[in-house]
Order: sequence, then structure tokens, then C-alpha cells
Amino acid sequence: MDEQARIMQALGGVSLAGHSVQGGMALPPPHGHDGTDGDGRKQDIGDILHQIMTITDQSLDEAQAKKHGLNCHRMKPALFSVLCEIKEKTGLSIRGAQEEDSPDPQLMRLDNMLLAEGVSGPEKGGGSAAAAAAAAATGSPTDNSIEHSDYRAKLSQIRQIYHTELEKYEQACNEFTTHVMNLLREQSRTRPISPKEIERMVSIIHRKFSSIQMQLKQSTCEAVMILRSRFLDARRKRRNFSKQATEILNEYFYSHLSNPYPSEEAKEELAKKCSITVSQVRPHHPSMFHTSLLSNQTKYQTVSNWFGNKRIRYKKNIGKFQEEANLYAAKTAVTAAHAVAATVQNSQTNSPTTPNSGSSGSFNLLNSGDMFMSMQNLNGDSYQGAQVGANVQSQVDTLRHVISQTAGYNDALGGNPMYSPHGLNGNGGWQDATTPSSVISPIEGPGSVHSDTSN
DNA sequence: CGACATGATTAAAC
DNA sequence: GTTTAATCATGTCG
Repeated sequence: MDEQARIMQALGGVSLAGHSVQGGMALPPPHGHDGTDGDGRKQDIGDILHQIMTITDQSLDEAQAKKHGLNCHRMKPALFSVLCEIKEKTGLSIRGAQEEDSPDPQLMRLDNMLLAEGVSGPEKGGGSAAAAAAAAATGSPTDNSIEHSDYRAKLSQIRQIYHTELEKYEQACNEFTTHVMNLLREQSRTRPISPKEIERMVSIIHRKFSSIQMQLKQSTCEAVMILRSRFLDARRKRRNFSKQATEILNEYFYSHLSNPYPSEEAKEELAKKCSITVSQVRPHHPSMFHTSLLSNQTKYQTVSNWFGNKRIRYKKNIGKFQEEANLYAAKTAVTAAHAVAATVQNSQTNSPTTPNSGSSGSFNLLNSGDMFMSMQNLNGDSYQGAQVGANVQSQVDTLRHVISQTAGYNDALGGNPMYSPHGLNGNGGWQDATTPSSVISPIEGPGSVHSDTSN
């Protein structure tokens, strides 16, 4: 304590001497007081500085009183201008030290992640309640959709926490900033503070708070990652499709046997019909943070998987799928027959058929005449497919199958194929559906198709 | 538990 | 980018 006082004393002396306080500075006129000797003045200044330096050690009331005393002190203006001068001289170096804040790449990465995951972006779908409602709305809410809504709920929980925390931080930051600004404004009465300085202080505070926010963002990202990895792990456990779903997929497959490559629209339609939810959809490479940016190709990956597997497995062992093929062919044939009847009626009532791709529930036919032609020609194996649209082709596939059955060639014994996989060419690939130049002869050697059940 | 079924993943070809 | 073919990993059934 003694030493501090001594330093204070020395400091006062030096600074005052160095800056010609005693000379031309705007000191209060000496005549106002009786203490006109230099020593007394020095003592006075030393006292003031000492009070300033030790102001933080005192209680609030005491400090307040001292502050008031200082503000009213006759030496105050003089000290103020001295401080101004010192500041002006040292200000340059401070200003030079100001660094430009560059956008933090780490922070940007975190922001992008949170945005991609829908944590920081605009609320979509109305949160978990909407997700649950959507899950309930689908005819048969599968386990997957429940799982998915669970995921959504958890995500929205994280989202909520993140937002409240962020808001808290922002509020605290603002409060603290105004507090500091008030303090500085208050202090500016005793010491010179430029607006630039206040600005700088504010930016420092903001930087500090944003570093805290970054921690929040980081931990939020981690939480999402953990949630996501758990969710993906859960999905990794394969779930078989519902019976209805496989039925729908099989129906499509066997009615498009000549070209079992559903278009994107068809896949979408099938996915919808099968209630294959997004939870059953995942990017080809299950890397993090991509679901919200799913492209169309990956969107119906599950349907594509199914068709890929089906094609290869069907081709590998057609014999094994005979029964299934017959079943679905017969099933679709009924629908087709109904469609034919409907079309006949339609053409009679002079209503033109409008193309309605993707809706396998209602077939579109060019006209009834063509359809009958097709059917007749099928028996004669001279069908010209080029004129017929793809949707008709699917019915042709089915009908041909049925007709081939009723035509009575060959028996169904010993696993012999009831109909030949006409869409399949000799090389084991599917022909182009738009140009089924000629139908494979039904009198194909049974050996060429039935063959092995070995694997 | 083992065999088979089936959805997903992968490399390679296109 | 898609598809094929092989393979993995899990579900299911007896």
C-alpha cells in the first residue's frame, strides 16, 4: 500500500512535469485558493490520482461519493485535458492495433450445418406435431414413419433449445453492451472516450459473445449428429416392406415385365402408394447432413433398390418367380379387362381419353379398336408395339400372359414356364420397351428358360 | 439355430 | 447420372 502510494506520487509528478501542467495548461487560476505553493498542488493531484486508482477497492456508496467529489474538484478540468493529451498521443498506436474481423470458417461451417439440418433455418412443416399428424394421416402408419416422426420430434426439441439459448445469449449480449456503454458514457465525464472507442469496446463484447454462441452452435451440431447417427443406426436394421407394398411393387413389375424400369414419376407414385416414407429413404452414401438436400435420384432409392433387386433376381431364376408372375398377371388382367370395358364405354360416349401417366389404377388406351387389335394380334404373335403407348404396353404384357395361358400351349408341370419372359432378350437383358420388334416365340425350348433352381 | 428371403450397399460398366 | 451383379446384413420361418 505504501509502495502504491509512492508510485502514485511519482506518476503524478512525472506526468505533470512531462506535460507542462504547471505551465500553460488550463489549470484553474491559482488565486482561487490560498494554497498557492507548488508542493501543495502536487500533493493535491497525487491525492486525486490515488483516489481514482483505488476507487475499485471501495464500496459502491463510498465510490459514488468519491466520484462526485472528484467530478466537482477544482482540478478536474485540468486533469481531464491532460488525459486528453495523453490519449491523443497514445491513441494512434491503439488505432493501429485494430484488426479486421474476418468471417470465421469454422463458424460458417457450423451455420451451414445447422441450416442444412433445419435447426437454424425457417421452421418447416410446423414441427413435431405436424409430423405426428402426417404419420397418423397415412393409411397404415408403419414403424418407420413412427421412427421418423420421433426423429423429427427430437430434432425440433433440439431446435427449440437452440433458439431459446441463442435468444438468451443475444439478450445478455445486448444487456451487457448497453450496460458497458452507459458505464463508458458515465466515465467519459472523468476521462476522454471517443465514440470510436465505444464502438471498439462493443465489437469486442460482441466477439466474446459470438464465441460463446459458437460453442452453443457446436454443441447443437454435436447433438444433431448424435441423434442422426442413432437414427441411421436404427434404420440400418432392415425392415421388410408391408405386404401391401410388395404387392403394389410386384404388380407394377409384372405388368411392366417388358420394361421394368419405372420412371422417376412412377417411382414417386409407387413410393406414395406403398407408403414408403422418407424414413425409408436415405442417401446412397449415408453421410451426414444430406437428407434435407436429397436430390430426386436418391429420393426414391428404396423403390429403385427394390426394382434393382427384383430385376436381377427375376432374371437369375425365372422359374422360381413363375407362380408369382402368374398370380400378378392374372390380377392385373382383371383390372385391365375392366379398363378395356371402361374404355369401350368411354369411346361410345364420345369422350376422348386423356393421357394420365403414372396412375396405374386407371389405364389409358388409345382407343378400343387398337386394344382389340392388340389382343387379336397377340394370339397371332404379330403385334406391332411401336404404335402403342407405354401404358398400353403394360396391359399387353399382362394380357399376353393370360392369353398364353388360355392358348394352352405346353403344360404347367415340372416347373415349366407358363409364359416366356418376352421382355428378356437372349443376352439376359431387357429389350427396349418402345420397340418390341417381335415377340419371342412361345415355342421356345423349355430348357432355355426353366433350367436351374440351383443357386 | 440354420436356411432362406429380402432390403441395402458396393464396384464396375455403361 | 443409372444399372448390373455380387455381396452384406438382417428378418423370418420351421
